[in-house]
Amino acid sequence: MQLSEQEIVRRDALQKIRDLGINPYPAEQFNVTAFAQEIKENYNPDAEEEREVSMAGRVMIVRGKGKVSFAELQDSTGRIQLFVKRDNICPNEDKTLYDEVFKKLLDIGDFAGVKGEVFTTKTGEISVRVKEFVLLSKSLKPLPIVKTRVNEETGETEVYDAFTDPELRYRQRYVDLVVNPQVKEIFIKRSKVINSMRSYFDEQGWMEVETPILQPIHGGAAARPFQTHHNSLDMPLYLRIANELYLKRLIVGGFDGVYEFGKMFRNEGMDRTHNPEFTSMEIYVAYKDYIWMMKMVEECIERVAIAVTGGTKVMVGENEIDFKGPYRKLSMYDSIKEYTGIDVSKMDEDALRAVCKSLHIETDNSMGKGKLIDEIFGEKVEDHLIQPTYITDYPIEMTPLAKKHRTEEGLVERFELFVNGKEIANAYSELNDPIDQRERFEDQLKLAARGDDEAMALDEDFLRALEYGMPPTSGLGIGIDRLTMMLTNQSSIQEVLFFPQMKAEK
RNA sequence: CGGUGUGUAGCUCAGUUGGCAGGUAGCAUCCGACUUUUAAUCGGAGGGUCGUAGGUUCGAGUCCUACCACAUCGACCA
Repeated sequence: MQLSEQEIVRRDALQKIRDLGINPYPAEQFNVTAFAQEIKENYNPDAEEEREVSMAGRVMIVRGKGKVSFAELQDSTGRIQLFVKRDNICPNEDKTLYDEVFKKLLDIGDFAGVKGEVFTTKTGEISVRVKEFVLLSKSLKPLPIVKTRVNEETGETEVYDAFTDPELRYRQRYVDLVVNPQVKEIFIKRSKVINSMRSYFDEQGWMEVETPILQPIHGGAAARPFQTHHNSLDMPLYLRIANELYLKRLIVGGFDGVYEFGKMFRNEGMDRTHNPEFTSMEIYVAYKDYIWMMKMVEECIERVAIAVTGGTKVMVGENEIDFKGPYRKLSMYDSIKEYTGIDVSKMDEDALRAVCKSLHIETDNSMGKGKLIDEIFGEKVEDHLIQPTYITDYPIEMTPLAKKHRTEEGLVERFELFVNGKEIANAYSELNDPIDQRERFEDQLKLAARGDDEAMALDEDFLRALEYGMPPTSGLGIGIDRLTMMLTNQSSIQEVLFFPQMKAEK
């Protein structure tokens, strides 16, 4: 391994620390009683006694190298300044800890534990007057040093030497998280998205479940799967592209409401909105329909938005989105009529193909009626749906798992929620008629025969479950990554995944 | 898969019509000074196979070709 100059320096320092009889990687726990952010928030300048604190983190900056130094310690909550005076940490004759360990052998990025009192310096910065200093873990690689300064004229924080190269940031996310606090914030918000949604569901009495990731038949969605092989069973298995069919089996089994947060895997293109593995939340509630589900989604999303951002209004790109319900509802046919002026509701396949041509939308022979309508919608309508909007009542051909519409011939009871021109939720009144479901699967097989390589496979065991009887049920899927992108105003999925998929490092 | 762009020190970046790679690089590093600093400062020093491999040329960071990685816009794809 080729070491850089700075890495050699740090390894030398490591050895010198050992030579001084100090363990650079001590085993004992270090008792932490305070955190940077909380210390600053709770500081009382009028208190009679200074607060004693014990804290730990990375040393990120050291200023001054005389007999007094100022350092910044970064813990999980932020940074706080340390006031390190030689005579404070070395009260006796032996000044080795300050002169050698602190001044010469300590590097940026090292973990240290400190004990001392909270006070304010002459310049007014809340700091810790260090009395005890202990090295907790030596860092052997130099971190990128990001410096910030508050511009006194504008009041804005200026960042110098930012660590911004996306490749380095994604490949070495641990470094990104250390030096870019705003990155950490995104992931904290992601966690809040999931937790607030989970607690909402739990309050309704629905149960979180887990279903197989390795599936013998990849059902529940239209997508190309990853295939693997089980050695002792000697059979192919697929990484799930959806968990829908398993969750419905659980409704058959008698649960009133089941939900799962989980990774899905699709062997398809990657771009700023697609990662090969992504997180979805699916929920199924018995005895409900898609109209009920719209209310539930509004309530849920509004609550998530408040939990994550503190309010219902969120800036997404240049648009201010208000997640407060109720949301606008528009049928798919009406939406196409509104944005193209064309009524496609009574058209057959040939007429639809002609419409596509007139709108300059490319088509091919594998596209059925449903797919053609979907193309028109995707090209002409989707981008206009900025504020949360339910698009309802989809053509039956596109949706083999949804129940036929209660009044409209040729449609199913389905809605998708669009925000800022992007779909973030998809829901149905679930198809529970086993004979109808079998016919729909068979229609999918016909589409597959026409060359639609993402048509759904027929799942006999799922049909058997439906034949035992499934109550009327409404189901919903939400793409957690995309919802998080919106609520954190990120345009790339890689910014909301800790470890986005990348090519192998060379 | 295609178009466009980027790749120079640990990090962030200059680098002209091809002429010794930055004594105008900054941070970081090393040596020294400094007992209230905050992008700390001051004095000195070191650090590079210019993404990789070829080619053109007396001479390539710079021009050409291929490849690799990333970004971006399309295609495909939820």
